[in-house]
Amino acid sequence: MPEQNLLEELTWRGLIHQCTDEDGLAKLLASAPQTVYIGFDPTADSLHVGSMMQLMMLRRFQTAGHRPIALVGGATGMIGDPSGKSEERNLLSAEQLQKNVDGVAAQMRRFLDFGDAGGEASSHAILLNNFEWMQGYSYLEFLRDVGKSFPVGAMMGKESVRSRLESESGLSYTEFSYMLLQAYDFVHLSREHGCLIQAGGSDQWGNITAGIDLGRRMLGKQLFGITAPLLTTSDGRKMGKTESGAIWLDPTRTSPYQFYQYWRNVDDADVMRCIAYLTEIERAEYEELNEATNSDPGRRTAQNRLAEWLTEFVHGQEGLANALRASKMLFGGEIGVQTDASLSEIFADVPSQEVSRDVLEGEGYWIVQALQDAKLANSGGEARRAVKEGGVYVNNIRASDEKQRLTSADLASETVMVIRKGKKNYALLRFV
RNA sequence: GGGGGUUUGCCCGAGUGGUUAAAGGGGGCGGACUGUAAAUCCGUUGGCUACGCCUACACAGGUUCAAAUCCUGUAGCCCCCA
Repeated sequence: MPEQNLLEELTWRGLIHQCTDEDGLAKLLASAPQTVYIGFDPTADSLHVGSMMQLMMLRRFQTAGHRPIALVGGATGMIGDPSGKSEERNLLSAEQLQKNVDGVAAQMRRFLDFGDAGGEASSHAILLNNFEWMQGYSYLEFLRDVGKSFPVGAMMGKESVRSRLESESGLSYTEFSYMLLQAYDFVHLSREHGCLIQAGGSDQWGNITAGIDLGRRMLGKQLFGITAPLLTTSDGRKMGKTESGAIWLDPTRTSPYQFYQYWRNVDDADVMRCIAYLTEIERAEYEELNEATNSDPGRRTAQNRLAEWLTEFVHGQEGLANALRASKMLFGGEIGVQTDASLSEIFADVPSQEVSRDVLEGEGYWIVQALQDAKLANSGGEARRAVKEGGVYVNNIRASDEKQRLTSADLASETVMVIRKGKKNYALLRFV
């Protein structure tokens, strides 16, 4: 029997933005285990934090005893969803798409139980790719089956279409048709898998309701939709993006350390929402953390908890341990004598450059040159300036003399020197 | 096709024939403060083993002891007339 309080939980977490027929949905969820689906766009071979809300949403349903379907849009990804996009998208090649689908699928195992370990089968998650049922669907048939049930008037009314029509970039017929594909997915899943609920971000509302309408027309069945708010910062930007790009779940794209740091630096105004949306931290603790943030924001109790919870969830205990160790070292004091092995573990993310060991001999290795070799400065002038300004550190000890020469006495371990410019820009020099 | 204007450093924007590597602002980068924050304040922002040298104000020439500043041509942008 499914748990009764799923909707209650989603409500306190603020995860319900819009919902069709709330009472009906509540009854449905209470009556028997249901199947819920969310679509994922395979635009890259890794998910980023923008998808985490969706995955956690499915996970919450699964925990409550329902069956989640993660639908990877192999077919719809070939078209491109115009929702929330200001410009026509580039189409992905079939090979690239397959690669992306594979990568994304692997990451989902962190979030959802696909039944690999056995256990009760009714709530095992299913991974599907809509390419399976779309690839053989002929255009003529599709127009007769699906297109027939789509009033253009209603399509034109959708926000995603309207905003694009009004913009300069316009909207191609291909993207205009996207809605039909997603709507049909819902119908297909309800027919083949008994899926009556589609969830998604609030930007999916138009596509979801399109599917509900289509379900009524084609199957005479009532389907349900529920959307979550988008995870944005208090000033309205999407979360999960930094100047240097998205925060990925793939540790080779975004290391556990960077992942951890991202969450640790979340603004006070956003942190509680992140905890509610992205973690499974219980309500009682949530209230405590909220209280701690209000009374003593400087300690960032909530940020630390958020960062630790998510890092451990996504990267495991070991990933978290590494992130914590690196953080302690990078933001701590001096780097004492270390071994190469421990340094390279702690500074796994830090770019390193190799330099011939000979430079340390004789009169030594000029620090201005070292900064350039470490790629922390683009020119000698920039390097000199950085030293003069007191922003350069060797093994976390400030170096303020631009004439300084480095010798083997400055090595932090057998072959490595840690150079830093400013607060957070580290680089390793390996003398070989 | 004719006429006029404009073109400055990462961006915007001042600029007198000679202390102009170029005011001011933004952005970037450092530093202080702080909570690895925000706000604020300070410094810095062409290159060079460097109290000096080199390269720079669309591009190419010219006038001058001296040019971002004057002249000619070329290109980009803007406006007006046909």
